[in-house]
Amino acid sequence: MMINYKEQIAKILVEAEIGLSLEEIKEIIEVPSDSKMGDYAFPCFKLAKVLRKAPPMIAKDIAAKIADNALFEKVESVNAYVNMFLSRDAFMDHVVSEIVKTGKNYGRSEMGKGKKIIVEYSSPNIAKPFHIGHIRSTVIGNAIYKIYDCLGYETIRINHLGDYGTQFGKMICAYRHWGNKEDVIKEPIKTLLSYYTKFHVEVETHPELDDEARATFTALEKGAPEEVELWQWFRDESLKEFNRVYDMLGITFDSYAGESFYSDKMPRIVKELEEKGLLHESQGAQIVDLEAYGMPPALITKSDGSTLYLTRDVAAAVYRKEHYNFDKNIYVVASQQNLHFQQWIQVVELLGYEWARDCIHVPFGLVSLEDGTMSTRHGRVVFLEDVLNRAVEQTREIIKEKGVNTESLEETAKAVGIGAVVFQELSNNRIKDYVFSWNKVLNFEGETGPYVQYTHARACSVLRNAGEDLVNKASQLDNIDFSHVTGDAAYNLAKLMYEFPNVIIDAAEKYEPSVVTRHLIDIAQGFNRFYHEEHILVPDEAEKLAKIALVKAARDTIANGLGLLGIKAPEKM
RNA sequence: GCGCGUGUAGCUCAAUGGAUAGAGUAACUGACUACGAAUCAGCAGGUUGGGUGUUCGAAUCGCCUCACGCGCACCA
Repeated sequence: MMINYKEQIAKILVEAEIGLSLEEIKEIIEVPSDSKMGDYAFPCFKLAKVLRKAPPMIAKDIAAKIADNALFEKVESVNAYVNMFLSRDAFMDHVVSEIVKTGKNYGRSEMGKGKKIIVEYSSPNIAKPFHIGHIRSTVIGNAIYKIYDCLGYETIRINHLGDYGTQFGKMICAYRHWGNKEDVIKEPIKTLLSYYTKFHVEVETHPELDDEARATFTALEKGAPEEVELWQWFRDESLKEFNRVYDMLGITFDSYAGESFYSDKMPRIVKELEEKGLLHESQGAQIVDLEAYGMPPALITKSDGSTLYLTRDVAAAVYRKEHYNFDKNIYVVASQQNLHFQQWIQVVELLGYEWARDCIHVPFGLVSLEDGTMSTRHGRVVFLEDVLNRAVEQTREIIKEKGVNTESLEETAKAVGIGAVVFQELSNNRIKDYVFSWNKVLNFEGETGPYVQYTHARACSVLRNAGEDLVNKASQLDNIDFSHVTGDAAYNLAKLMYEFPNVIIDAAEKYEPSVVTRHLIDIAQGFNRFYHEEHILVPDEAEKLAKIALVKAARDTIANGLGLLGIKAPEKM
């Protein structure tokens, strides 16, 4: 088990009788902004009131009390801060050994054991193209799944396909008016999309088309054979195309139960709402009044009696609780739907289900194009598959130019090209909007996926050059003298790797994969700095072994981190 | 109009209420006769949109205000 240094320091401070509890002290201990000031710091401002003494005096006293503890190399007080420097030899020995021992499992934990978590993500609308906007939910959701999985949670991945609603009435109508079977078979989604677009043009001059579409959807909902057959066909063809992209991204799901799956589970909810006296009639529709919660009413059924999106989400949540008995039910869905989620989760709470707040909306910002918001309807879209293909193509060219890894060119080009796109997507806080840019997505220098993958490949290369025997010897950890790797660069790298497991937990609590992404960049930077500052494969064997152990630890940590993001870590690139 | 969100270096973004607000990128400079230059180092770049309050201490919390984005009843 890795030592919890913060906890150790807190215990030392408790023993020093500074007048605070262990928990209080742990809250206050921090990592200084600049590592020159120490590894850990204890600001004494809060103690000033209790002790009625100037903070710098308190800091000085505390520093004197704990300075001779073996954990520290040095303790000094700077103004109101007690700055603590860990003993480097012991730290390097402990941390690097621990990582080398756990290897591919470094960062894993059992904290989620016995808990079940649902992640709903991707959820594209069928018969519509999978465009660059869909990458967000898909890739963020996948990373959140992997992060929770890594923490020992049992996970269920759901692709809540948008496979229902009046839009399919429109689609079927459009197909009947202008459709051609052969065209659809040849290029399903692009063809269906063109029909859909045409529908929206035609409806401007023929408003009766809307009524026809509504009637068609009602027929579909009632199970009319011809409508159902067409719908099923559109659905199958769309999934085939989506799966091509999921394969490229290495993403799979446990369930594709989409909106249509819940169509027969809604009457029960409507009835339950009615029985609990929550349903009111308003302008012909059935609503749940949410004014007391500062929200507009939740529409449960339309005036024609058919149901809505919101009703389906309530039904889906109830179904999932009964079917999976989740501890957390996470929805990775665009921030545009914030209000929608607040509304339906409130409705679930009003139904009296105490698990309502275990349903968590994880929102993310909007992707737009340089010439405006993406619009499938107006044909203003960038296809995700095209983006991935271009990234792979560019990577292929770069690899050929460098000539480092020609034996598995295709595989590597895919890993790096697609990795670049995914990494880019996961590097900012998910709530931020952004404008899609080819330049940015095809840039492989600086804080990018290829940079981290390159660092990994470089570490692999060093280990290859070291030779299998020495790497094995280092992995045994027998009598390795870690005093050879206590330089600033090596020490800084080890500190970053030490934080890795905490970073994963932090990312899980915040539902924020970018926390992992950012930390991976830091580790890669730390490694590259070390690489440049120190010669690794030196003649002296003792020194060489310690350095090989450090490199191996870095290699494994980076590989594990990339794995959490759903990105491959090739050994050569 | 109301609600939610965002605003930090030229650009893209970081920063558990703590020390001198950090990276990348673009511009410029330097390092491949050490293990991979998709790398590293240096230089420069800031009134954290504006105002005000709380606090020993605010990019961070409260209030006001401005700009932008999203949402606000029969689409999802």
